[in-house]
Amino acid sequence: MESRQNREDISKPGYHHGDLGAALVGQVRHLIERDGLSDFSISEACKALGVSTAAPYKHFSDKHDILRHVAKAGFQDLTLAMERARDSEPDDAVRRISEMGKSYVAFAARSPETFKLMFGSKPDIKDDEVTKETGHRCFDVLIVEVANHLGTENSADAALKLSIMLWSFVHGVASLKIDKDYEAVRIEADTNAMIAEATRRLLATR
Amino acid sequence: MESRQNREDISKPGYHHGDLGAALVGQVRHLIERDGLSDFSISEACKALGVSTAAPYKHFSDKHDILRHVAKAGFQDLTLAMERARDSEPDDAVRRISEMGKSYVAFAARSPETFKLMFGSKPDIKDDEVTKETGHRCFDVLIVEVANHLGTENSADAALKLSIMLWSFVHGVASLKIDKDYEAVRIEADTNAMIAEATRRLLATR
DNA sequence: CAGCTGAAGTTAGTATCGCTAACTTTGAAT
DNA sequence: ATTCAAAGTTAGCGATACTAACTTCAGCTG
Repeated sequence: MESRQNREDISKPGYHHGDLGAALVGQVRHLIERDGLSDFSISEACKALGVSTAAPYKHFSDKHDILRHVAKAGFQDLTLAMERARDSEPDDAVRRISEMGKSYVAFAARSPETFKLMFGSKPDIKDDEVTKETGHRCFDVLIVEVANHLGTENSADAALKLSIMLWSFVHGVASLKIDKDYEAVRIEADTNAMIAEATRRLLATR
Repeated sequence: MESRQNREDISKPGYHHGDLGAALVGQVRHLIERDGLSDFSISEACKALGVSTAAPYKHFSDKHDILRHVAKAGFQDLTLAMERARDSEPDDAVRRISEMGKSYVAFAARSPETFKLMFGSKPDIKDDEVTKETGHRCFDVLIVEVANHLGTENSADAALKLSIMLWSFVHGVASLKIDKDYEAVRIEADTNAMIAEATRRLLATR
């Protein structure tokens, strides 16, 4: 049996935390969303976890390293959400793509600061093998569906180009939405309807 | 004659700076682009201007206030660039819109950190009358062209919806480009070609 | 032209934060 | 039972945003 506790438990009693690394990533993710990517501090995360401000450096090289792990978790969540969206709409490829777009924006709306961290930070935040691979998988999900929709007579290059366009559009919607830029111009945008419409137009076979 | 210098000159000699407010905004804008929105410091801007770190607070309430002014200048530049793009293509409305999109992305590529500041910060960064008005003018330039293209038989609502879509797309391209997210998925995107193509598709009258 | 005043500087100091160094505790392997 | 490395701790450094209290100086006024 374990002499301490299950290494996953209520985690309070002793000198050692149990799994401070994972706990920190979770707490930082929470604080990022609460205070903003530029205003949160790891000191506060330490306070919340009842640990000294020097403790994190036994698990991570620096603040950036922690954020790298938060970004990784974010990419995993996003990819999962995209795959679920794809699977939820078995009949029509255009609608599948549309739903994937909506779930991309939904993720951004749910975790805006994590989203900004993932896509808006310097490239070294994505400098992790698992992260890169997850990112590629996420984008591939889209390409496959677009190629699927175009049919075999079209080149893979066409599918790639359309995928980039769709991604760009959906990413713009997500960004403008979470940064309240639509509101800044006094617009209320029905993003789901927009995505459905734009997907149709961009994928239209004239 | 002026007892000091022309209040716009080489600006070194005396106790008083000349126009520290404007100089700071310019220097901060430069440092933001050099070091990144999250890494620059106003202390360094002070050093560069040969002034104590307390001096800025005679002109601005806090760091955020300086950034607000940088954002304002950015919006003015962007709006100017958009208007120039519109005027450069007198014949075809679709091409005019296309060119405006390209100049939006070109601005982002030229001043990525300023662009992030303008659109990616909390709304209070745009909390300035001139900024808001400039922003509206910038978006109106687009709406007018879209309405122009659609013709009078179409509702203004259709023009608005299409404008939002076009903006969203172009904003996504700009964001993904300056954050090197295309490269992260091993894509080299010809953004100008993409914009032309997507503009055509989104504006297509089926 | 002497003197006053207020705007725009200064120095000095505080609190917070990221991070390091050197020491301590503790669980687990030998 | 002893040892030892992992994972904590305290103490302290340097940078930063910002404040308070003092100083300089340009321009107005009697």
